[in-house]
Amino acid sequence: MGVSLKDVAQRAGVSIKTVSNVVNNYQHVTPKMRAKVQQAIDELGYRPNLTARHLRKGRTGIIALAVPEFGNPYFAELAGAVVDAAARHDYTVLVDHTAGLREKELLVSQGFRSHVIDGLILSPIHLETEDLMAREETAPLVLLGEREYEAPYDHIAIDNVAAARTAVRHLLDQGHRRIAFLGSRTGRERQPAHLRLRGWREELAAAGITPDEALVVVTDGYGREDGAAAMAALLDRGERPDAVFAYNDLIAVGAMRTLTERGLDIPADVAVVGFDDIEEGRYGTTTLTTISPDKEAIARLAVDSLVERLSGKPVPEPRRARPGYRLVVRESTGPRRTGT
Amino acid sequence: MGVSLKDVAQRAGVSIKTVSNVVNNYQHVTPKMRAKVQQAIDELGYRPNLTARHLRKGRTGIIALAVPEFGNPYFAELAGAVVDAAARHDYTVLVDHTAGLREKELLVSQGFRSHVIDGLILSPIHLETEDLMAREETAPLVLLGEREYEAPYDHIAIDNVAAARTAVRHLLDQGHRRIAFLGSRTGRERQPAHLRLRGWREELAAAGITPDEALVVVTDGYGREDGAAAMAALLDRGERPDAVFAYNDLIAVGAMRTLTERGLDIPADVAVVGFDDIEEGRYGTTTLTTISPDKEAIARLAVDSLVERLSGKPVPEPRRARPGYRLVVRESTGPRRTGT
DNA sequence: GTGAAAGCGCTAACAT
DNA sequence: ATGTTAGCGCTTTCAC
Repeated sequence: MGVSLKDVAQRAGVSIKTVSNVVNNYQHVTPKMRAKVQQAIDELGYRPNLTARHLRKGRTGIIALAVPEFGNPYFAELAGAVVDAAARHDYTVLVDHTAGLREKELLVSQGFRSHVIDGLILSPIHLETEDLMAREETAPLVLLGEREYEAPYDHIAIDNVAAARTAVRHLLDQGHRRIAFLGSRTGRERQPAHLRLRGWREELAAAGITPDEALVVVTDGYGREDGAAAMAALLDRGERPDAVFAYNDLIAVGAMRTLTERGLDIPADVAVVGFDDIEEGRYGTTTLTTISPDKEAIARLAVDSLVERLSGKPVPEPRRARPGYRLVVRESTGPRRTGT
Repeated sequence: MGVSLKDVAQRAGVSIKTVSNVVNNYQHVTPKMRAKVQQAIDELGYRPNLTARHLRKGRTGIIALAVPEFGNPYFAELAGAVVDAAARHDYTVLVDHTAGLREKELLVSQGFRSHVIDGLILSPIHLETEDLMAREETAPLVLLGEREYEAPYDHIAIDNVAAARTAVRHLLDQGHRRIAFLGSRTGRERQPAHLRLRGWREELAAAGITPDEALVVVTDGYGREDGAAAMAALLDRGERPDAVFAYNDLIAVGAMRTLTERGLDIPADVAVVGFDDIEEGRYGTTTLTTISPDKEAIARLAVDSLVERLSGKPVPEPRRARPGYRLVVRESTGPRRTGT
């Protein structure tokens, strides 16, 4: 197949070790020697075999990122940021998706393909603390996202409760009182959308409003269609909120579609706030007010944490990093802007 | 570190080869032996080291997919399909993005990290035939997308000219005559958006309309903001098309945003057709008519081609596969306003 | 400063 | 049907 160290050594008339030294930029090589070897390398078009190197060193230079769905732009955008962050540490990213299936999440966390990857960044939806505690795989794992765990792993997530409260606060400030929450999901044990729902409850309560559970809509998933269906279900059962806080932007987009179909004006009749700040929300007929997590920071923190553990340095405590976020106000809650 | 074949062999009191036989499902192993070995495997939690296997067999079971941007939902959705298609062949996908940079495309095609991957699926924007001809890397390469090459590589792409003509035909059928094209890009040598633009020209000509080059707008990129800017530029220079055919859905979405801001109604004032059928287009206030390439087919054909070449079977000719597509008519197109 | 040789975990001949 | 051994390409002692 390819050109090996041995071939280069033969060509240059030196030992393998010397070539290796040159390739790895070892300090103590005479310039003359280095030049000779480099010439042989160039002539033969030698490139180191990473597989062999990895076998020898026990690491692959690949980290895995597992997210629920690429179809969700939030994760797509996040994946891009992770790839870039990893590249800065000379790591390659292997991207996987779990389809939001607990089975798949388990498989991935248990070390599916573990010999190919040095570490894993996982954004779980259904995984429970027990699953994590039962994990036998030794490759470092960094968790991403809203779920909270009592397991000893690094966890990178914005303060979801506070962020949700910020969103609801904004709605309250605009004078809205009947604020619905779209995208609750009843998991077997806990609710994945737990924290954002809690933020909704807390902020309403803080404003002296009793959270109306009739305004909480459970969805099957976190996509546009789920948002559209949820909004339709809410309206169909006779509830007419004056504002909607959606679990994420996709649900918000779906909800807006339903509102438009029903002839309701956004934000005059119903204001909408999303979560994620996907680019899509900046371009609709009505642009979307949303919570914007700092995706670059999330990606960077996740990769940095992983790389640090990979470096072998003893990292004492599982760390909980809290990247920033901000409320981005757009047309779906503000004064509507039309060309007329 | 991990548990090796040797450890299992020792534990089970057999030779390494026997364990290897069990792991690889070799036929001639007595059930008794198999059970004994399997038990040792389970007890020790043995999992084969893929790196070592690769070093030995010369393949990794990993293929790379390089697309311009994850931020473009078309590629994100496609990536998901590729991951699934690859999984059916027991291949893992390593996803990379080129940021639409020629440098990065070159790097990837030249075998960046090539020792880790068995083959590559690349969706180039700027790469030229010469670049491909100069490629020294031997790992199989499958090309995706609109660009056409004279290089000896498999190429999977829908018939872009025909698809574009279908889109323009649709607009013509609705009575539109001043049809703009958004998203042309002047590459140094060829135009990436060449084929779709050609479809636009051909179909107009076939309808007896002289293509008005003043209605062709060059963009910097292929994103929403580029579409918004292109539409604004067109209107600002006094051109008022009655329909727009966008290079892709993102540009279409951006264009629609600008139209809305200018108080123009879609489709009454200006009809819009996109290309890609990203899910986003199905949920806007005005849903988007678009060309829908069969992404599953594209992914499947690409992976199948690659896997076939990887299998070692002599595949005679570079194949040009033409997956299907269809026109999906939604709200952004309608009959031309007859009033005024 | 450079060379020789062992070994990472696995598979594929070859032996038994 | 099962065991023995060489070697994939590299890094890493340990000599020299």
